[in-house]
Parts: sequence; structure tokens; C-alpha cells
Amino acid sequence: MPELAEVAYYCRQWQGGVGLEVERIQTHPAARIYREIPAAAIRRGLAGRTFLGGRTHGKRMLFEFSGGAWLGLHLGMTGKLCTAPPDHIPAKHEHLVLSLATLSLVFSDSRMFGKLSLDLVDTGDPPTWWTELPPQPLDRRFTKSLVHSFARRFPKTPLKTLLLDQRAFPGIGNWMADEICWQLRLTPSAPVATATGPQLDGVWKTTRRVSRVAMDVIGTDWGDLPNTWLMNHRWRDGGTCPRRGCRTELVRADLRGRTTCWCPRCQTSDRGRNNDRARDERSTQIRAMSADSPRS
DNA sequence: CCCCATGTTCGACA
DNA sequence: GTGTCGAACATGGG
Repeated sequence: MPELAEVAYYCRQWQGGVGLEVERIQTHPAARIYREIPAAAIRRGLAGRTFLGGRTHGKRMLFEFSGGAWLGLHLGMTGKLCTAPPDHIPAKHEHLVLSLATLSLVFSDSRMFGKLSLDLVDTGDPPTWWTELPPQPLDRRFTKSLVHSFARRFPKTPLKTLLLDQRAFPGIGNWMADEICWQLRLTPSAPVATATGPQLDGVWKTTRRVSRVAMDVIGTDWGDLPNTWLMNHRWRDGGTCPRRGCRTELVRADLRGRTTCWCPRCQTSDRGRNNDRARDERSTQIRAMSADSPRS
């Protein structure tokens, strides 16, 4: 499930190991997890080093070890981090277990879409691939104009798909993208070009708000998001729009290969636009939809 | 058996 | 080179 807040939560799980030395490393060398760097290189690179802490950037994590060793980690779809006793024996999907004096740091991932990297850097700074990542939604450098210029590059792309692009929205994943569209009351499939300037301002602001609340609620203790959000209603069959006075049944459909959930009543792309052009676009859309519908 | 899954990357094509 | 878009990756759960 990991999106930015879940990634932050998992990163914290390893914090208890800070200051301790890596005494034993257990791997599943054949696992796909090691497609980018062999398990042997991880073992060689981390053995005997002291764990100095972790940080996150979007869906990525970076763990620092003494001597300038940096372990990069991406959780993919099913990755998780936890700790276990120092004598822990890896279970089936636990691909990396770093055993320290008082606990083990465990990385598990059943689907193995996650991946690892290891950089040895002598500057004392994180590797450059890390420092060059685009600003996160909560970063001061994540600006309105950055959202506008990125949107201009992809006029045909559906808004929801744009939000999933890690080059501009690092950490935003499927549920957050849908949540942002829903809170903005914009149709996820609407081409970015149909969004007005103020609506793009809203994309910026709502991305930041959703990220902030998610980090506060999930990032530390994995608490429950507000029931006034789409998130707590989206997976249940027959789930309804939580907006006060709406309660319309939510719709789920595939958009560019990702399950997308929205409220067909609240989320219309031309809200607030009453000019002729908007009306023309709308009738075109409706015509296109009714031409398609007999297929079902 | 079927369908579905909170992610990324690759190749084909315009 | 850039943008668009579907398929593939591997496994488990309902």
C-alpha cells in the first residue's frame, strides 16, 4: 500500500536500530528484489557498519550507515518494514534481515515489485540521485507554478494520471490521487488541458493538504483518516460519497490501468465554468459517452 | 477457477 | 527527443 505517508510510517519502524552495528545479514539472493544489485553486494557493503537512520522522499527511502554507505529502498506495491528479535529467521517473503545487537531490521515484499540500491559515497552527503529528486508536496519548493508548468506539458493526460507522475508529485499514489480529485470535485479522467487556472491552483493546494493530513495521521502511528474523506469509502462495494448531503453511490473504473474511484455527482470537470466553450465541451463528452454505452 | 491489488518500467507507436 | 498507452513483472487474497 505504500504511498508517501505509509512509506514514512514504515521508515520509522527501523528507527529503533539507530546507533547499532550490523552483526548479521540474511538475504534471499534469488529474489527479484535483487535485480538491480546482487544480495552479495548488499551483504558486503553493510556488514559491520553502524545504522545511522533513515529518511523518506515520496515513495523512496534512504538509510544511512557508517562509512558513507547508503541503502536505498523502494517498497513497490507490497513492501513492508518491521523489526524482529535479533535472532530472527527470515520468513518466506522477508528478503533482507539486518540483525543488530537488540533487534533485526526486516524488509518483506511478497510481490517483489520493490527494489534495493546501495551507494558508497565518501563525501558525507547522500548520493546524488537522492539529492536531485524533485521537491515533495510538503517542500517549500513545491510551488504553484511548478504544478502549472508540469500540467502544461501534458495537456491530454487525465488529471488523475498526472497526479501519479512521480516526476512532479513524488509520493502521490492511487488513493491519494483519487482523494485529491474528489476533494477538488474534478473528474479524474478529465484531460489536464480542461482544468482552469484556479483549478490548477487547487491541485497544488489540495495535494499539499492531503499530503499534510496523511503524514500527520498515517506517517507516525498509522491512524485512521477522517471519515469525511473518500479514502474510507472507496473500496467497499456500495460505498457512497461522504460529502454532506450527497451520498451518491461511488463509481469505480479503470483509468490507465489503475482502479479509480469517484463520485459521479460531485466530480464534474466543468464546475464553475458557465461559458459557451465549457458547455460545448460538456455536450461533446456526453455524446461520446452515449455512443459508447450500448457496448455494455 | 476467476478477478483484483495503494507501483514502476519497458517497448511500440505517433 | 517527447508524449501516450498498454503490457509485463510475481504473488496472494477474496
